[in-house]
Amino acid sequence: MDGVARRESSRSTTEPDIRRRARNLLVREGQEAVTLRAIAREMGITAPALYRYYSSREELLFRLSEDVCADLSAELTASMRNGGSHLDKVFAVCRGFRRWALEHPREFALVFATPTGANAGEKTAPGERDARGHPERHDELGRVFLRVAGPLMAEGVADSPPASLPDELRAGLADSQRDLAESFAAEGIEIPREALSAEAVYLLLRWWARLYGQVALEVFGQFPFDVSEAGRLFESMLVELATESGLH
Amino acid sequence: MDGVARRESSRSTTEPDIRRRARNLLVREGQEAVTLRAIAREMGITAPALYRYYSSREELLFRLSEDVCADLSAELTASMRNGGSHLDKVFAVCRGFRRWALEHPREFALVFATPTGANAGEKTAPGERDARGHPERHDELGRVFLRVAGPLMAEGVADSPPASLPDELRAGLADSQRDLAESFAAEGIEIPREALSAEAVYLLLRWWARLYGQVALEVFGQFPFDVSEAGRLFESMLVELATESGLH
DNA sequence: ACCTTGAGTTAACGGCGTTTACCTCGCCCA
DNA sequence: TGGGCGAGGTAAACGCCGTTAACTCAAGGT
Repeated sequence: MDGVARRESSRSTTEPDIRRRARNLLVREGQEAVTLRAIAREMGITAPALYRYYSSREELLFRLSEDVCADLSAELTASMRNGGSHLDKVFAVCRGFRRWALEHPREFALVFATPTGANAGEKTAPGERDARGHPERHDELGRVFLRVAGPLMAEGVADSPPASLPDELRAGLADSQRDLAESFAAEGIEIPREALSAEAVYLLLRWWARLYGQVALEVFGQFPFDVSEAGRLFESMLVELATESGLH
Repeated sequence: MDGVARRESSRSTTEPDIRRRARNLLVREGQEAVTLRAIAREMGITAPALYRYYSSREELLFRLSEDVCADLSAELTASMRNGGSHLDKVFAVCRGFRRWALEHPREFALVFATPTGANAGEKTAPGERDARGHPERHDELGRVFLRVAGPLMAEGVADSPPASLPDELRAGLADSQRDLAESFAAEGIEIPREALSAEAVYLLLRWWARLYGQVALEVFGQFPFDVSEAGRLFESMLVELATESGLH
């Protein structure tokens, strides 16, 4: 409104402010309430001013989802800190992910259940191209998972059931093995070569699929009957997964 | 426009027409493109006329999601028809669900990944109250799953690993057992009483959690690295699940 | 002193959901 | 025969929305 008071607070303070307000709207009222006009209104500014910072609402939402990922990463990293064995850390990260998702369902929906890439149709995201979700978009979040997955793979591959990997898959997983090896290398995480077996990759995929799946199920309320027992069900899944992975 | 030509096509033909157009928009351009004005435009009608049929856009979307469920149910029922053993049918339904979801990502997102009930905030859905997803909203879809799950439970419980059910869960699953028993009774599906054990309920939950989870993962493109192998991964999950369920 | 630049403004366009008031048929009943 | 009436449509308007274009105006460098 004033214009003078605003001027001295330059880009470096205004831009985080925008994100903060946008984030609040997202948390309180969901993605579709994150409106340029609403943000501007809360800041005592007019909507077109926001175009000095973002080229479109879509880009703002994209940046917002990056912020969300960063926060989630920090939270997961923190939750991983105290825990003796590798398995403890893995469990901590999984539980942290579930807790965060249940506490922030709208952020979860934005980041993990917004049709993206091929399935979304239309053009690619503003940041880069965006074929798959993980590495481009989540980035440091991916790093967190890698950091916890590395030791898991190193340890877990030791005595996982040998028959667990169907033959057709072993060949197809080769690309993923290479991708994963590169990611580990890029993060400076050292993994013994034999730990990057197709079995280990398969293991990792199962962890993520079940973790994501159960959490999404819960967040979107798609459990059949009631499920006050969702928490215990989740714990049971973790134990199962650990057992199947040959972890103790 | 005319008003006379339209009159003779009464409610019984106009209303399905609305749904058809809405459905087309949903499929082609996604949920947010399902606009009262766009539908009206395609029908050569003005937007307020649609309020003779639905009290709000939200209600229209709700009805639409019911239609989607009905179609999915029909498709799954059909895919189940030819298949000898119970396991064959279960596999057929699971594969059918995955195929449908990948072919209709926007419908999937509307029905299975729209934050609903407690997590959505605000008021309840227009149809009824809507605490949990399955029975109220999906209804006949629930029936399809029940029909395929019944024999599975009857057969599968025979020799599932005895230690698979954590003790804390057995108690908590009692409510779900009762719910499930009622649902089976309501559908006229006869299930031996011992097949409705806590173990069997736990089994069922795991099937649904992994099926939903893996499909959602794929639809939303949240697989890490590439995953051209998603199909084989899915098959592998089915086999795993069947083995764990003691099915042959 | 002057000009550039960047953060913000106002005004406007078109699209959206929704409400209100109105019209206008076809139908049933006195 | 005619008059009410309700169902299905209309036009106009309100207040949102994203986005664009043309502007203001202070800060800062030359």
